[in-house]
Amino acid sequence: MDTMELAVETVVEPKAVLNAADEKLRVTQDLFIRRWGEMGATWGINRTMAEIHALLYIMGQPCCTDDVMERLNISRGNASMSLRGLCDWGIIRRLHKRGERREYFESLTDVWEIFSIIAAERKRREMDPVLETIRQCQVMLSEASLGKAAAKREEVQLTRQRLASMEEFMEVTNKIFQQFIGNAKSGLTRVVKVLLKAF
Amino acid sequence: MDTMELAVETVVEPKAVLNAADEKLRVTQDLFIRRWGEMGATWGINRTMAEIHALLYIMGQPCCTDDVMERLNISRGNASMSLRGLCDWGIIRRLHKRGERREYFESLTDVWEIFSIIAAERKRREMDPVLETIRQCQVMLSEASLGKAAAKREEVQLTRQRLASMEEFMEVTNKIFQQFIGNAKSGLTRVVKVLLKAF
DNA sequence: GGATTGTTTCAGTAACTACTGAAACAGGAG
DNA sequence: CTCCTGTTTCAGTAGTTACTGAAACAATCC
Repeated sequence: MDTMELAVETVVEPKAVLNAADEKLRVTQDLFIRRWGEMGATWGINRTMAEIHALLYIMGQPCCTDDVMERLNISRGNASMSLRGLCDWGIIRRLHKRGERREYFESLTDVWEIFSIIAAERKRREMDPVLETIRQCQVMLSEASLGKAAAKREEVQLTRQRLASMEEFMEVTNKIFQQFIGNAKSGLTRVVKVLLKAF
Repeated sequence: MDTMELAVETVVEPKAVLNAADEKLRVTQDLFIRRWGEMGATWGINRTMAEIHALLYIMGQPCCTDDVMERLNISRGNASMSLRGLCDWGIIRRLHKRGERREYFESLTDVWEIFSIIAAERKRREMDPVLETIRQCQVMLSEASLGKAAAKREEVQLTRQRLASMEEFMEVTNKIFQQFIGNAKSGLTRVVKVLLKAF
């Protein structure tokens, strides 16, 4: 115990410095991972999945299930399910190493690509159905459905108007998403430059 | 029972037509409200709060707590808490009617305004802290913190690079949000027009 | 003052989501 | 075939969030 403390305090050889650096690197990664997990949780991806992704992203090198379990202190079952989930999303990839039995996983490296995948999926899952429903509502309040007299009532007209505003909004937002999705990689930076120049 | 059925099937006076239209209007509103609630749930606002907001938006007229309770079949406590929550967000408003005891609530009517409020809040709550953390991570891996030799190691350099990509991404996204927030109301449509023309 | 009408709070509970650990499964290697 | 190494599934449970109903509170009227 004493000897260890002594070593830490007095030996200032390169090796000790590097070990200290390794420690700091690990702490930094943990900080990043934790915050990323918290953000994920408020974004519909659950905390653990987000943390695993953050881990793979920040490590930059393939990890196996046990690496993930150990680093994040989670069970084998949880790790397995979450890794599969991330593969399904398409933001990490399975990786077979030649001559190795166990499977490795690695994150996509291009941040723009990662987020464009997520954006596409969320648009599909969450925005498209709403847009669909609004259109359906408009049909239900149309002349064809209600008859001329009823459709002309102020109450109905106003409701249709409100639905229309919402529809317009969703359509515009959808287009922004589409830009986001379609121009991933380098292209998006251009989108923003255009945007910023215009105002 | 028989008489009622008879009435519905045979009386085709204006009044009956209007009642049928009322019914359809109600069904349409309910559809919209339900879908909106589902979307809210995946967006961090809970289902009930989103439903209440949808109700007030689509009704277009002030409702009191009892109206909300009755229409959505929720308890008084829930209605009270959720309405307060929506007021805190700022997307609905309390409304005192002269000479009336009870309080009414109405939704903002401008969709752009509604979403710009939500966007601003989410940016503040979810994106800003992440950006903050990434910057903190960069500091922790800087030369000043690690020493020159350690900071030069490939592993550290690569980590810093990955953090930098993420930081750039978040900054750009932040700017898009800022445009969204700053140009709410009529302005946003212009943003999109510019965006679409540029591609 | 008490009665009336409406609002807020909150303890208890229902409903749901995420996680564990163990068992079942898969596919080489000997 | 059995043994070994690694993966997937899943029943049970811990932890979390949302909701209710009742009680406390507030404001106005008589």
